[in-house]
Amino acid sequence: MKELVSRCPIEEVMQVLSGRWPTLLLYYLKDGTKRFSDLRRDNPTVSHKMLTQELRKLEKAGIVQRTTFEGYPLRVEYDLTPAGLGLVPLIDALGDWWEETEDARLGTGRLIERAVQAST
Amino acid sequence: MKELVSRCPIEEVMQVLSGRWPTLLLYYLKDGTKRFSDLRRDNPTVSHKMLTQELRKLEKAGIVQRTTFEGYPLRVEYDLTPAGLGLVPLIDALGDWWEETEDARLGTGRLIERAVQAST
DNA sequence: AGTAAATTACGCACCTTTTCGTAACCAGGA
DNA sequence: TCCTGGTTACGAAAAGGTGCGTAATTTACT
Repeated sequence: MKELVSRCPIEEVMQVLSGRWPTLLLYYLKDGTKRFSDLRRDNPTVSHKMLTQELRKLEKAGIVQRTTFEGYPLRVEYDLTPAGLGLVPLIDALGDWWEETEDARLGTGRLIERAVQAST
Repeated sequence: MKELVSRCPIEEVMQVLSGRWPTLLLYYLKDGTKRFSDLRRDNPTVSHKMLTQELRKLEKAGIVQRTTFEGYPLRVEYDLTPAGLGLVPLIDALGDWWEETEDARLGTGRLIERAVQAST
């Protein structure tokens, strides 16, 4: 999803939040400052390439704050920005919706044969 | 994003909503019933294949209702399920958040050099 | 004292996997 | 034969994983 096909804000947010990692990172970061290596430990299946790439995407979007410290070994800290913090409850709401509607979504509806009508 | 790495509902929703089309389709469908060809017209950049694929994904997730009518020419209608309708305001909220926080996200924060401290 | 190794957060190149568009084909009744 | 909605095969392009290189300092060993 490189380019946008509409100029609506929703497509823009989704461009940033799409994929496996953005929301997961949001969740690890909402508990406070994390270093790069912390995030890798938290989720052992991210490759370092993906992790840097996604963190930079979130940073560019203003959701994540990246702070580097001089000295060695290198140290870089990641936090949510205030805006990023405000995003958390919205993502939570999506998760809640998913759980709450599980029965409705996967319930009887799937099994019922849809009305088959003659087109007039 | 074929497989899930966590069992959290958020990753599950994002698996369904990720990408360019799911939220766009949600938006075209929230105005009421649409046929396959309507949706293609609404968004001329979706390929035939992508459209069916995404619609089926949404159908499987219980967000979209697919109804076929017998008679010719063939007719298939797509609607949001009640659950799908409930999703719309949540996506709206994301879009609003994106717009509202634009200044905060892209504002001065980006330009400020971060604190650079000597590691003790 | 002097050398070697480890440390952290990456960037880069290479290669595999996944995704997506194109295009052709299908069904089945008017 | 045309229409709509859909499937399939193929190939190109994009996404993503692996491993190597690197910085400058500390620690570890001899």
